[in-house]
Amino acid sequence: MLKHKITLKHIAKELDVSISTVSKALKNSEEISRDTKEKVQAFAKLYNYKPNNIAISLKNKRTKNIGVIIPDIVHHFFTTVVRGIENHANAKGYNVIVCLSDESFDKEVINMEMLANGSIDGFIMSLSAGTEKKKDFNHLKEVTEQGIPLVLFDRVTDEIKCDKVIIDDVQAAYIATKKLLEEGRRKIALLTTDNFFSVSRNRNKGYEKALKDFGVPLDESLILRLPFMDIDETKISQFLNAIEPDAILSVNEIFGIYGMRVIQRKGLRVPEDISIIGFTDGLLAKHANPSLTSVAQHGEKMGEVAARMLIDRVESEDDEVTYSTKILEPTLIERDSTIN
Amino acid sequence: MLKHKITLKHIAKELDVSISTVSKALKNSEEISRDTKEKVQAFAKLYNYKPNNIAISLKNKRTKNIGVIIPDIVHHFFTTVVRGIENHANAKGYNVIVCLSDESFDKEVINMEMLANGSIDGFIMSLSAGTEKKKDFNHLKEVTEQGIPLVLFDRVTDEIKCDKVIIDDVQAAYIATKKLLEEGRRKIALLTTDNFFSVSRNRNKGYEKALKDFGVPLDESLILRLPFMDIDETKISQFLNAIEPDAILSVNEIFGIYGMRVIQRKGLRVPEDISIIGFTDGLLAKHANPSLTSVAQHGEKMGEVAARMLIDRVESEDDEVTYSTKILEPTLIERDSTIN
DNA sequence: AAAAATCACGAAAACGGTTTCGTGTTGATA
DNA sequence: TATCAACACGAAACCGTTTTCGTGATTTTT
Repeated sequence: MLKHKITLKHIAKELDVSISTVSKALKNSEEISRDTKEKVQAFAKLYNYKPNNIAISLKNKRTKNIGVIIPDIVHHFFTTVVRGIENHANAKGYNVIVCLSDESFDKEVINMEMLANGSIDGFIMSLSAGTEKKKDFNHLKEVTEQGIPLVLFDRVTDEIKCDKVIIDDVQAAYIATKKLLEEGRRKIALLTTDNFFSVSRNRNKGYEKALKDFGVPLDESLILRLPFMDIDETKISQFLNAIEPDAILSVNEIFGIYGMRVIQRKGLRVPEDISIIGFTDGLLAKHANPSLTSVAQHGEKMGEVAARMLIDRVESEDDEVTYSTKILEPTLIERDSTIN
Repeated sequence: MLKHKITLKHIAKELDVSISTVSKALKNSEEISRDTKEKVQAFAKLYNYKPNNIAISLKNKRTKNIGVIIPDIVHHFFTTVVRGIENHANAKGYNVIVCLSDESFDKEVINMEMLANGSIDGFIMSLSAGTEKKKDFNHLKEVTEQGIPLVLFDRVTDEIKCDKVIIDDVQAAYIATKKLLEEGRRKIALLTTDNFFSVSRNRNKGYEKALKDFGVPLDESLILRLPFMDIDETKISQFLNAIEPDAILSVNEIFGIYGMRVIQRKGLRVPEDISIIGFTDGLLAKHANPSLTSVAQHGEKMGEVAARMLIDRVESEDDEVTYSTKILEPTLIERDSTIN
């Protein structure tokens, strides 16, 4: 009952020709006579012959697989990026191997090594928290030195020379802060994460820059830095109760949602009393009550761009050594947690 | 600068031994003398030799890759399943190739065919809406007839003989409905999707069964069937305004959230006036206001179980023809949209 | 000292393709 | 009729491993 996969060898034996003839016939080679070609092709179709991908990969030294390593998959932003990557990769005939680093340096290294030994033609990845903290990028260096193309997105590092795609996080925080300032807000709390994330640092910069441009002095006591894992709502609550801001900028979605809750429990109204803006335009922001004004990071677009950059490099003959960094423009999605 | 990947052949030439000797030495074969083994192993370590996965795959006819085809990745449930699969697969040394069918029959077929030609050792998948609608499962049949192991999860079909893992959707809807009935609710609206989904049919069954057990007559006008794509809030609004239920059971998370919104806009209180229960215990449910009581589908667990079933089958010598269906118990997560 | 056993290694086939380079057969040309 | 293309196909190498089998050299046994 078990139909065994048919190979060139089987066809060759059955039709009493050589393997080379079969191979050429299936590729419609000029070398082969019409008769033989038709015979072979008919037979192949009948038995539903499909070449073995592994054999082809071994021969071509090309797998048509791209490796994607992300910190977490249960996360709206990364999920949209994967979708973008898939879209473009599939259209180009590539498969996507997804690995999760789980924010761990070790897992990131293990996954890279697993894939680097021939399984994939190139990597697309976003650094794990562990890696950003440890600042150890040797695994990336090794991979690029082996000539395996690498595209970093969102959580990137200057230490590695490769293609990158990011959003302009400084600008993103800038436009968000500016929006709040233009509403007349002056006591803008910043809910951010530990500083080892490149994105957080940049967002903090944008926040400071906007304040400066509006002549509002930077008040460090308005900034709350939280570990980005296991979020602690009580800390946010204490902080907000203590400083009594008139606006909140959160570097992610979840802190923003928690902030909104805390505010509402205090009996204050959003956005009448306090405006709130978050990052990452995900489901929570869209369905919060009131819906949360957010900075969209265009994850799907980012994934598409990353995939395009990677595949272009994989398929380009000459290995240029000029890498580029594509910077996507952030967009402010205005909803009901700010005043229009 | 570009360090080319080192192969057995290189080592053999450099050390002036044969390829076979190198291969055996690296595997610590008894056949090889201590001297030679040490020499080879030292050299291999020095040049960081790692065997080529593709070559090994070709030889072993085992790729250590598993193919996962899901309808959508920007979806909390599927995302948790993928995480569960990854966890177990990685622990077992397998990589996960994720493909998105995008709810389309055609894409599902294309993806399966791409992967079926040697790229993977087995499939884990959940049927696309298109496939469930079309009821065409030939691509699955072909794959299983070729002897490629297949595990179906959540959206499954009786047409295909293979391993499956699902939650007991009848039971899930039953306990949810029972909870509402026990609160004294009698006019329970059911927000569901088109009937072609196996899960929806089962959830509807559970709803009806609970009503029957409590002696509440089934009222078809309390059931709203919506296309599960592009959700239409106004339809939900009209429906709820028309029937004025005292409770809502939604077969997914999003309908539940929309229902809550509609209710709240009418000035009714949740759960005092109307109780609501949803399916899929995702972020929205957890962060809704009030938080939404939900039936947890245990996606991560489901992924783990599916991966375990698949890998067990891949690695088992004898190809038994007895398939099993694992049924996971649903859990009701009681939150603030119902009365405790 | 001859026979047997052990040791340490290499040759070669195999996995399933692609591709280069012959080569025997035809038909056309001189 | 001898020469030469063109034609249609096959042999073999190759991609990077693993693994079986064979073999020359040494050591052990009788």
